Amino acid sequence: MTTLKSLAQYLNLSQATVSRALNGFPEVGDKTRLRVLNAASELGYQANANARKLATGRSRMIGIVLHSPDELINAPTYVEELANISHHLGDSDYDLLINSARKGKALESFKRFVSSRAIDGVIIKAPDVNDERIKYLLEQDFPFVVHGRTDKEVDYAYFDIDNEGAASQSVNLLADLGHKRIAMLNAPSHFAFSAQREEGFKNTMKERGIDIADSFIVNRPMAEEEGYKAAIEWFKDKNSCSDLIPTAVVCSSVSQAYGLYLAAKELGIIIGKDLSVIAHDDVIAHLKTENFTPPLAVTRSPFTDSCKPLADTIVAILSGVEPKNLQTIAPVELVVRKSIGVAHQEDI
Amino acid sequence: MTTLKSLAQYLNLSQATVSRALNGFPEVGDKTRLRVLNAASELGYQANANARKLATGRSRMIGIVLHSPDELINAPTYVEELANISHHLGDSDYDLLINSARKGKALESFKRFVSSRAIDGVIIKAPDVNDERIKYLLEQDFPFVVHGRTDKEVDYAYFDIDNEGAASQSVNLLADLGHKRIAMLNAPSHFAFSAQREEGFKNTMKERGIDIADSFIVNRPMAEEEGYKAAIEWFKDKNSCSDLIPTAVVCSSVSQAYGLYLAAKELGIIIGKDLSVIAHDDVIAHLKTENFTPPLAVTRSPFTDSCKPLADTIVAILSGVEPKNLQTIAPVELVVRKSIGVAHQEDI
DNA sequence: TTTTATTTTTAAAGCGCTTTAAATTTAACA
DNA sequence: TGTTAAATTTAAAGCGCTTTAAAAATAAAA
Repeated sequence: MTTLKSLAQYLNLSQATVSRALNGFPEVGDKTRLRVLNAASELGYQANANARKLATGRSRMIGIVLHSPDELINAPTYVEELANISHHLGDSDYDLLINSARKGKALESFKRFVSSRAIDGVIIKAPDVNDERIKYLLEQDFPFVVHGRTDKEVDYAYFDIDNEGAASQSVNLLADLGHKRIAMLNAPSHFAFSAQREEGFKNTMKERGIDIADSFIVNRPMAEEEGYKAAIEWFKDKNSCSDLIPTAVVCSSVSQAYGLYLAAKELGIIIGKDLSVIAHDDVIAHLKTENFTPPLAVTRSPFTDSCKPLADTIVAILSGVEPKNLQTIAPVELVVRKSIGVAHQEDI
Repeated sequence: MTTLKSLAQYLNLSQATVSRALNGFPEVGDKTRLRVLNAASELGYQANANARKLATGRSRMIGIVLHSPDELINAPTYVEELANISHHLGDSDYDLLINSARKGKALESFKRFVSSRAIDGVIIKAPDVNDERIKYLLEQDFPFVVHGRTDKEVDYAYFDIDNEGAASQSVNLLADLGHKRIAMLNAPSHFAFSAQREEGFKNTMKERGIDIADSFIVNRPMAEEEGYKAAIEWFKDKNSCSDLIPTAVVCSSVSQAYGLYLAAKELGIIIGKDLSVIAHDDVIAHLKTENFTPPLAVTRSPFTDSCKPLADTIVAILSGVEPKNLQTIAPVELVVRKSIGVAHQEDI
């Protein structure tokens, strides 16, 4: 094991000089630097990361917390994101350290994760409306960036999409087509983005003068089965022509919409005609909305678009930029496809 | 910032005693331990991970290398896996450190990753037939476990599935149904698992006395588009009744099979009747083979089944178990579904 | 009570690097 | 050539913890 010390001895130089030469400090003579570099590669010297971390007080690692596996229903979205984030961090010489929330004691393990100084900063995903982790980070003055945000106006750095706008655009589109019985198949309500979408939904419905039946807003995990179940619930009496049967549904995720498609097929409901469906699409590789039958209308904002901004943001914070100046809200694109149609009076 | 030193001063004890008390060493008096524990939580003491890492020489982190994002076509498979591995490692107090391969210099960055001593062990995925990383690790005597294996007989620890058997079972099933023109839509040939599957395929075809046309074995990335393109290639002259048009295809991945389905639909080929399809299924959450139309026959071995074994294996190695004694080959289950039918002479 | 064995605590070294402050060498100028 | 300034190099401290070897305190045995 070649250490700095042994390398220095070998070169008859002090550790200080060798360290500086290796790290590109300017005050090292050219010949000396060359000698050092050569000897280093000759002896296969590789600095001990842990020693460096201790000495510098920085670990060059960014943390990210994953929910416990059983909550990872929505997981596939993550992979590419993790890989991308890790890749972008790599560009600034940071690695990504994954911490798995321990079931039940997620917060506790998060706190340990943060305050062990193993990481220089942390990326928080899918915050809750009232996120304890964020409170803690703020309290500890620990560098972080959030993918999403807990509230409209906050002081920390975040990258979010225009959730309110997404819901709003969806409602407007449907209302323009004459729909009055518009339901929302939303994500669990503890998520901040879920609340934002619901707000956008409600506000716009109000603006358009449309009432919302109580049963029209449901909060469900973002999984196929859940979309299926919610649809069955809504359409179980589909021939009774009730006011409680939606003619259009705004879904929070493509998975839910897919479940809804399955249910519709089973029930003989024709999507795009009997029922209009629009979903928010994070654009994950393996569930392409354009390939749905019929193609699914969506509000679109690729998850992967967040990777570089998130990586860049946490790096910026660590190099001294004020978090308040690092807030981005990415727009959402409305993509109209065949799953949407005009509302018929006689239908359903 | 409470450090061990300040905590010791506060308690009028030596750092050694406090350290031992905190880490559960037996030689600490009961009253002393209690005092220490109380003071620690009172002052919110949290050991500095980097200092500990340096002092102990172990980092309690396991590394994993992701391919660069543009190679991550098959990515969604990973997420759940990462989360699960990370979770299982957590049970033994290890974290998971992700290193993103830098495009072009993957090997070099891998070597740095390993020899920086930032991690105690590493998990290698999808090895190549001739994997340079594994060579390096062996050379350096660095702890690792492989998901997959480079060859039938190796000395290192691995968790693999029976790839040969998977291909073999598929071929036997198709041959039993009278198929003679069986094609293989395999993964890129540099992957070890790809080679293993091809071997199983060829051997079994030979055993069954079936010839393989050159054009029947193709190697493509495991993506939808690639399955689509390969299918188009095979079936472009589907009405010419050539010997070069397969009646059955064994796919290496569900994504490829999905692309093949799309192509078949476009070309008016009825799967399960005109063409039999079977694929290997890693069982990823968002591409359920039972929901294909028709349901896709598969050889099945869930990716997520590998997580606990992989985590446990690397932990075992780090606690002294011989790698050679840590080799697992998981069986593959054959699931027959409607995408498979008997071969008709007149068809296609 | 003294001695010996046992339990508990401490002092100090060391993990391998960075970095400050001081020392040395080299270059520039008078 | 003697000074002063600038460029290089070094000695040494320190990052915050673990761990070895020695010391001190307590308990057991004589």
